Amino acid sequence: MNENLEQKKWDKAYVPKDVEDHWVSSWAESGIFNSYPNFKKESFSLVIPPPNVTGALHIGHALNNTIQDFLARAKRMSGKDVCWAPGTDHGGIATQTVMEKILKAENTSRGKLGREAFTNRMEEWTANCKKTILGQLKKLGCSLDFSREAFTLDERRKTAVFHAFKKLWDDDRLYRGERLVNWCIRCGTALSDIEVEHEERKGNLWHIRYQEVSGGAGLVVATTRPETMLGDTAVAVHPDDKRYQGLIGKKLRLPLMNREIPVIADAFVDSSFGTGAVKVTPAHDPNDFEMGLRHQLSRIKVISPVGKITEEGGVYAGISREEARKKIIQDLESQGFLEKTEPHPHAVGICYRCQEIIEPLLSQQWFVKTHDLAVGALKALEEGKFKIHPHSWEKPYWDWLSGMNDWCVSRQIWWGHEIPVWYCLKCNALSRDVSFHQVPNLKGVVSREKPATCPICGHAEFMQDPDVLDTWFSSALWPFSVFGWPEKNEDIERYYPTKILVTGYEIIYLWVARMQMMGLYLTGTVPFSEAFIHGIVRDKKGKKMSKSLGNVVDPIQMMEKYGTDALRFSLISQARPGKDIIFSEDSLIAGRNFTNKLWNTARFALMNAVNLEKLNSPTDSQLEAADVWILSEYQKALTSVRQEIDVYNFAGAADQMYEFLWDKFCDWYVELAKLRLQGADLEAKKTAFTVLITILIGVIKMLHPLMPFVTEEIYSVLKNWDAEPADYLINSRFPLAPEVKETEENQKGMTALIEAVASLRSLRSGLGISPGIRWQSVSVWSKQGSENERNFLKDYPQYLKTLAQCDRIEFLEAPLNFAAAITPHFNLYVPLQGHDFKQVSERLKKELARIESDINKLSQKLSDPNYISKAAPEDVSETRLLYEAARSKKARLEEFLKALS
RNA sequence: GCCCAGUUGGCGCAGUGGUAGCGCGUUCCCUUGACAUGGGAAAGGUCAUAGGUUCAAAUCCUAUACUGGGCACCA
Repeated sequence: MNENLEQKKWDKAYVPKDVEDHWVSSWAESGIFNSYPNFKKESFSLVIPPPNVTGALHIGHALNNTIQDFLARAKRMSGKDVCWAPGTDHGGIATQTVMEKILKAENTSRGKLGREAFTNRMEEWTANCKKTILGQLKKLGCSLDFSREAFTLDERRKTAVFHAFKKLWDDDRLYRGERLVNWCIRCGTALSDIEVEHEERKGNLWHIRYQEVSGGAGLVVATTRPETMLGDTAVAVHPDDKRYQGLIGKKLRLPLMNREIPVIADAFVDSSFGTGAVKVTPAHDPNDFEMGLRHQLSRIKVISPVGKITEEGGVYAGISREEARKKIIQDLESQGFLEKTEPHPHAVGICYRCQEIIEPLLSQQWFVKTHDLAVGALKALEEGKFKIHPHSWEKPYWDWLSGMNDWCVSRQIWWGHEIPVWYCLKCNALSRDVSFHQVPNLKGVVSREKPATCPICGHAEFMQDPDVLDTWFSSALWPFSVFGWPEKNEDIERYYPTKILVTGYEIIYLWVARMQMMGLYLTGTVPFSEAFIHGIVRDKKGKKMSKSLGNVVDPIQMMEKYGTDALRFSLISQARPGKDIIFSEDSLIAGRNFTNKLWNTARFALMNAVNLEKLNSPTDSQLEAADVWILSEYQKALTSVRQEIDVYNFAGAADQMYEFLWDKFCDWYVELAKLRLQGADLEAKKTAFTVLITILIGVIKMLHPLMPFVTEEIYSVLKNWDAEPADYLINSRFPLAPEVKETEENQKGMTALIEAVASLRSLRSGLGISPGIRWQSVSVWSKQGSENERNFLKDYPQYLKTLAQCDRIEFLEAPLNFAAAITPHFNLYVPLQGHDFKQVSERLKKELARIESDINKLSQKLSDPNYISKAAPEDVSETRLLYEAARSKKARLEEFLKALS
């Protein structure tokens, strides 16, 4: 056994644990992932989608980062100046919500702690999460430049956020105003439109009669939210609705409240829905709000930010919106106003973080004017400066940007970037206990620190805006804030704009679109020219993974069970552009097996290593058929892998690598190389080993982006043989295709050999002959036109002997009257005495049936004059060849069957 | 409601006009020194349905069904 093997204690099976731990720390210590601007190379930079600091990484993160690492390593090995910047996101509402749950379990709350103590607690806790997450990224093998670690809420990023805010303010693209916002009662904050999800819920359509003040019958309105009637200020009907013509302009008496409200005509109303009459509550419904503006209706707020009925709600004041609904229906019924109740499933808005039903509420909030920013982003897409893979996401992206509303960026939470606006208490006549979100027209000063004096009145008492910015505001700056923007530094110059963003489709609008808008606005360029959108990882049944369903998969557990490389392989080989991944543990088995196969290939190479001073490439005359064949296959594999990577088809690249290593290199080449490696001819042994080790080293480099650990481990032993040894694989070069020209004769010979071997193996199995028993001899007769193939077998009889396990090969001048195995080029005869031919003959009859149906199809095709005249000539001649081959095979099969019977 | 994607052997997926492939699983044979996380053999699909274009369709077109997703929501 080779001494390398002994030193390394190469187990028969690859054991990932120790190997991975070793390389994780070795890579970290060596600093090989760090990037230093190198203007001589082409830059390739990307920024990590920063995970939220809410806990640990899930399998989706594993997918996202494996793809990025694959790219980063592959590009670095192709000579690019790669920078992959890491970091985490403070995560605003999401993170605060998690902390609030923790506090609740401790019997306290953020209210009890107060803002400062709460924020401190958050910082302490999120620091831990950050550590966990970064540790997990390292464990996953990510070649991130950890010296650049950033956090969306650290000092450098705070500077970026302030500058962005200031510029928006100076350019008059920010405003504070009263709007109907999406309010989450549980989170106690406003949300932007895209943070609201819609979900079908069971509900009712209640029909309520509103009588005329004059005593007339009035009309019946239909509503799904009866509790909002307390705030009704009108009833609307369609202007053309004949049923209600007489009522337009009349006054109705609002039941329970006794308020007089007008009947208005508005084209928004759909006459065919419900009763055709709509109650209008401008303070609690977006459409009603719009109607209220058109008809100058007053806005009566009847639901408070905590979800209770306000003082405006008369006798219902103080009770929750749910209770109010029950009570109001009871009262309407008992007072005879409720005409009908029908079941009516409808979509309700829910908070994307806590699933609580959204309440549209009026309040003072900060908005970014998005129209111009969106136009910029649309233009970039139109001009091809920004591309999305797969392309099919471009249309939804376009549509969303085209129709977006202003972006509500203020959040009534404590965890986030504080809004850098200060209000002079004197100028604004503010007191500190004011209900801030109801106060309009505040005059503010934008400043990072508390201003010394008020520029207007010179007063020195200020109150900072109590809100924080939407977490996506800082995320939108990420591709440049990571590099220190608004500083002008070398990193920005070199690595910005970034090349590609890899992310899932669930945040195309929340994040991708906003980065494009802000990037273009603030830096004048797209922040990344391409986005690669991958799918989400689902469970075995295709369900989204979620903690509440209990179907989440912990990537770390998977890594420990099967190895990190197996997980990476499994994820990548399923990452088809635009497709979700159905995850099951079975898929990791293939990855583990593949890792092991590679491991054992290397183990085999080491066991058969030849002591060589230097690894010279063998001369053409030293190479034999198998060498030329495998070098040529290797060349093809490298080319396809490169192509697949270039079009971001990572799964395709993984397929190609798998196929080459396993189905070509191991199954055929290694078996043939054994003849020389384990033979007596030292020169031949050297040649075979040279080819073997050259390709193996190339394969290891090719596979490194996919499976960094096992390849690095193997390389650490094999690199002595590498012509261009590197300290680590990431610093080596992605292999270049060897210059080998395989002759057509050689290619055909190998194909014929493989066919012959398969055919003999099939025969062996059909006869029930144990794989351990060798044939005494195989006699080969070649059909006409197969001289090349016959000569190939003659030149390399050892190939067929070793692969088909036979001791002697004879070449016949004429066919015998029975055959044993039939291939397109040969009849192969073996001694069949003492074997049960029945099974063989059954099998061959099946084969005959198959070939007859082939012949039918082919002859039908060839007898069609249209086909002959219209199809491509190469295709026709190809078909003719197939037809001839099939006929020949049929004839030979029939002969054999006749001899058997 | 509008839009997009998908529908291929038991499961997960390749395959964009010229005789249907892969992985996992299944059945049978085999522990001969790289690997049983292995080797060999085999079974298993009229490529959702109906039309159309074409000499030729899993592949292009149309419609339908189902699944998933995006957007917008009618109170």
